[in-house]
Amino acid sequence: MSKIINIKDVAREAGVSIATVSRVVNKLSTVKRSNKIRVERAVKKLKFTPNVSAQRLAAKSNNAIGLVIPRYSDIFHSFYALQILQGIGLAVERMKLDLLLHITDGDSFLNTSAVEGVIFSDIIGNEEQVDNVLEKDMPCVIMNYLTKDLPVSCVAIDNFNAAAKAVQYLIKLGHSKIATITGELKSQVAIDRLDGYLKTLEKNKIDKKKNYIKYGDFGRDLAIKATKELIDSKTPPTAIFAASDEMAVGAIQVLIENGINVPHDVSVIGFDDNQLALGFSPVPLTTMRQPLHKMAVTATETLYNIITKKTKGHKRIILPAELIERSSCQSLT
Amino acid sequence: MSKIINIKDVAREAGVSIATVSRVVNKLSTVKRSNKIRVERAVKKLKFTPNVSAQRLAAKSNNAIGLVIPRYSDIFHSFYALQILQGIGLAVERMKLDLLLHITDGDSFLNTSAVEGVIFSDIIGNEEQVDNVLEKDMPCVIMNYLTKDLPVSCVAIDNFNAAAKAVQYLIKLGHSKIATITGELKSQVAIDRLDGYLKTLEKNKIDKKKNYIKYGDFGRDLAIKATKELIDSKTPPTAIFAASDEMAVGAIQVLIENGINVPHDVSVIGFDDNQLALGFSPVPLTTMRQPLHKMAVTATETLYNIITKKTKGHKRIILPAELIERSSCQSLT
DNA sequence: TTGAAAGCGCTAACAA
DNA sequence: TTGTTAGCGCTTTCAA
Repeated sequence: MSKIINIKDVAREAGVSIATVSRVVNKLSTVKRSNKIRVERAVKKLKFTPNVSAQRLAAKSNNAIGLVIPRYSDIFHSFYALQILQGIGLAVERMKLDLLLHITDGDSFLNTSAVEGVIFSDIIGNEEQVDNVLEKDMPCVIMNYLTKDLPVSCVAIDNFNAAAKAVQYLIKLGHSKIATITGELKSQVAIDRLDGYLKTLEKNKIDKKKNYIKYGDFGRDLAIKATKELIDSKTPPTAIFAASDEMAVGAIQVLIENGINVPHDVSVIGFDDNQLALGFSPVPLTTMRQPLHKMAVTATETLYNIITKKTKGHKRIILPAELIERSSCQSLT
Repeated sequence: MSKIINIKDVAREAGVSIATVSRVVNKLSTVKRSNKIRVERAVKKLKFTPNVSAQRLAAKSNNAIGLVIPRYSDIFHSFYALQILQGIGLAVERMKLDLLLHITDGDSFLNTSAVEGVIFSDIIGNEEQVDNVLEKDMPCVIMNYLTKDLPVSCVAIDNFNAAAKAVQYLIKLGHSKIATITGELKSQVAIDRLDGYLKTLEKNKIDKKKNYIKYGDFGRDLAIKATKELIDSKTPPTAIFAASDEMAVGAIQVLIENGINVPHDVSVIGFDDNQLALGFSPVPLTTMRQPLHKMAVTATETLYNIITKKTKGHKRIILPAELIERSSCQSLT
């Protein structure tokens, strides 16, 4: 690494003090124009980049945030993780923050002294780490999980209302024989979606039939099995609300294989607007789009506001999902 | 952030000097057992975590590496990016390195003073940044791109031989009417795979038919179009080598829709072993598995060796892909 | 085996 | 508007 040039070198080259160089570098306006230009020229000439460690140490602020991601491997979370990553990556760049990524099974901890705050892309498997961060009074926001008990900021999708909206849409189309394939019910997300389904049927005085509720895990396999069962039942549903697009696509494939037309015979609505799954759908999928990108950006901004003290206490932000009408649903004729 | 305790606090608590605390923290063996224990107890009691910025500044090494990822959104790269991320995330954890993530369109630069080396997950769109890093003599490794002209380490998949192996496999099954659907030929990856296909036909003295070469872009849409053309030609192929699993799955779907049995009538082999696409395949897909995870780990280790001077100069590491036989290929009967 | 002390490169009072 | 200087928290000589 040739010769690392530092602020002194620049000061010498520009013929000013290091304080002036520091001021120019940090864009403090109290520098005479001519000096500013001299410094800038020297910086360019010497290719000076400030040593962040020194900056952080001196300024007692390190301008970096951490992102903790569980090491998932399943498809649903692949899409999720990627969207989150892109959103946060973008936000972080705009805010001139460094992003320290920590992918973990919950066994290892993020180096908290290297960051000013941390975002948990999910709480699952990281409860201990969240406690750890909270204990240090370190700014923190949790994504996609609404804690009741922890004094911490959260940003999440409104899964309950989104599911309700999806089911209401099906009802509006004239359906009443509406089945659902749930997500992994260990996750709050899946519970909320099932809840939205249930409450909406109730609200519309539609009988909740036990065998219209099939338990899935966001993935295709269980969805395929569930759909087969649905088809084989005495009173097959005319509409299916799947808690993920992947499951919706799986369901549609089974339906079609069995000579059942989508949406003519059965309407199917998904959840996520998962580009990864969408492409494989034989019929353009109607779905509830999650504002994943927005959630990521919001989380980053929220964290930033906490760090910079613009926000006191903690916030819970709930983002609405949006109905994307394509052609896998149709009114009952 | 309550009261941040530092090395002095620990020294006072343990009744030793800060130098001794530092030694214990850094596991230097020149500390008397009893003192070591006292320090460790103090560290635990006060929940001391060293300030990384200070460590880095003092030790002139920051124990962090950067990862630059282009902001892709297409599916092929989603899978790719995720695998890379997981692999590097794991490796980095094992090596006790911090990972600074920088997602970019090529417009913004990674903060190089915060890291000791950088990995480029792909060179596309980041040529300028690579130059920048190289200019500073900063350790660097590029993934999945073999530069001829840059003095830099690379880790890549052996796309040429992998493609050759795939085609050879088809030939061994008795096929000679073998078509290919290429990837986006702007990428070296796609070119190498096409090349492997071509050279293998040549080697086996099989005529290369122009209309057996269909130009795709790794994505489904073009693959679907290509497959339709293939079906409609006067002499439809009996086997298709697709440069990505996504395209292979698209091809199989078209084939089946047209009443063509896979693998009975037409064999299809993919590339990637992309879990995201595999699930949607009507027939378990035979494919060339890329050791993406291994590539990521290797890249990290290679970078680490350069940083720690274990490796001089630059290396080019080429990883073999592996044939995964499932049931989308069958011998010609 | 230990401690004192000199930096690491920078920021931010403070004084000029 | 500028420069001087005292740290930031740690590592690492050097001497004891």
